[in-house]
Amino acid sequence: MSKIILHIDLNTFFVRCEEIKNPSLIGKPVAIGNEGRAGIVSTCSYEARKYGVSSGMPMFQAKALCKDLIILPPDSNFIELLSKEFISHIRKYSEIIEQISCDECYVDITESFKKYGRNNIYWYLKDIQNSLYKKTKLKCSIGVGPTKFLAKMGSDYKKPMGITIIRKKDVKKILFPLDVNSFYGIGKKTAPKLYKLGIKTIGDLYYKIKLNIPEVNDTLMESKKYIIDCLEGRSSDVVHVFSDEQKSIGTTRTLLSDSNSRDEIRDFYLKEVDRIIKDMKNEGKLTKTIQLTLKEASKTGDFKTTTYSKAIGDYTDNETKIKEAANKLFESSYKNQTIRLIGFSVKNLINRNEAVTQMTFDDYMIHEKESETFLLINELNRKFNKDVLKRVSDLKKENGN
DNA sequence: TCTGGGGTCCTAGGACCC
DNA sequence: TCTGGGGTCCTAGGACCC
Repeated sequence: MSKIILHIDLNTFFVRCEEIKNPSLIGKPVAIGNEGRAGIVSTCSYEARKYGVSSGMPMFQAKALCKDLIILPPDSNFIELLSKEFISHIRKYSEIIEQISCDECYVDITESFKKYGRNNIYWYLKDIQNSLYKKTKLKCSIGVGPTKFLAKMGSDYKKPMGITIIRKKDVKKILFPLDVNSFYGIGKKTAPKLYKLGIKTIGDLYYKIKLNIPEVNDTLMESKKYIIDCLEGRSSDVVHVFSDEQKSIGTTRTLLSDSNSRDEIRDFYLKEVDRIIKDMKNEGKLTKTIQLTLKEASKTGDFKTTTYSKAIGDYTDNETKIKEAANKLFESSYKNQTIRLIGFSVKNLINRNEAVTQMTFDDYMIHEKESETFLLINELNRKFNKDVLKRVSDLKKENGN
């Protein structure tokens, strides 16, 4: 018995957040993103898309395409707020939700749809869509299928406010005609290679893999089986309720201008280090590995990015220790190149409360110094010591010395 | 003047341990 | 003199997604 998996995707979510705050923006070309030297379009309204503006496009290009473009920075607080409302609304329909990002999630409605007691799933989904809109003014597209992959492809198929059902038997009709680059997992590196092999559509991809052509095998390597499984409806249908723990926290920032001043770059970097350590502490995490990212400036536009990582011993959130390691890593990695962007991240994270036994004694002491547990233990120790001393002196008395 | 910033997952070689 | 093989960690790089 196959499951019923949904993928729900909020349409132009960041733009929608602005429209909700300020309805006069509705119907106008709006792009969300920063206008700085390296700003790009994060997302844009459908009106802006009519001019050729698209996500990922440099802001200067977007402005050139649409001179009336309204550019707004993302309002992260409001985005977070609405994202929470989105998820809590969906939770009314099923508790089995896997949040993928602020604006999309997978939902397993196999059981809850049974309870709904009607046969036509379309109306059930329409109800989710309409009620979400009524409650939050957010628009979404919903994809439905027996696997997460098919649901995801479905939500992408029709926007905005689309509902697309892709059962195994619908794959040929719905997905096969699509461009191969719309296959979730095939991006801008692999797609051109496939085009060269005469593979234009997802259907081409399926049949050429089945024909076992050596060139296709070489290009796709181990992904072949995964692709076939996806298209034959055998890929994962497990919606992970307990979203896996975060694996890394990091940042990368473009310098105000390209620089080869060691001091200037270091200062910029150490500020990022501070911020990430703070974020990490707020999240209650400890790290074991730090990473430095350097992007070299380039006149031709093919920026070279290099990462340097370093294990720093035991899991820790000790600021001094991490900062020292971060500084050391910078000094050993930076070779006076001209730098465009620099980043810092902490990886190999674990939760502090799960980690007490894995912390070194020093870390533990630093962390516990002000905590109630520490004070309590101290108090007990004092009492214990007093008791011990008393017992010792009693014994001495008993033995006559 | 001009191409972000947050992530995840996978691979692969070398070191090291048993 | 012969020179294994499994497991794990560390590090770097790459592809992809939103």
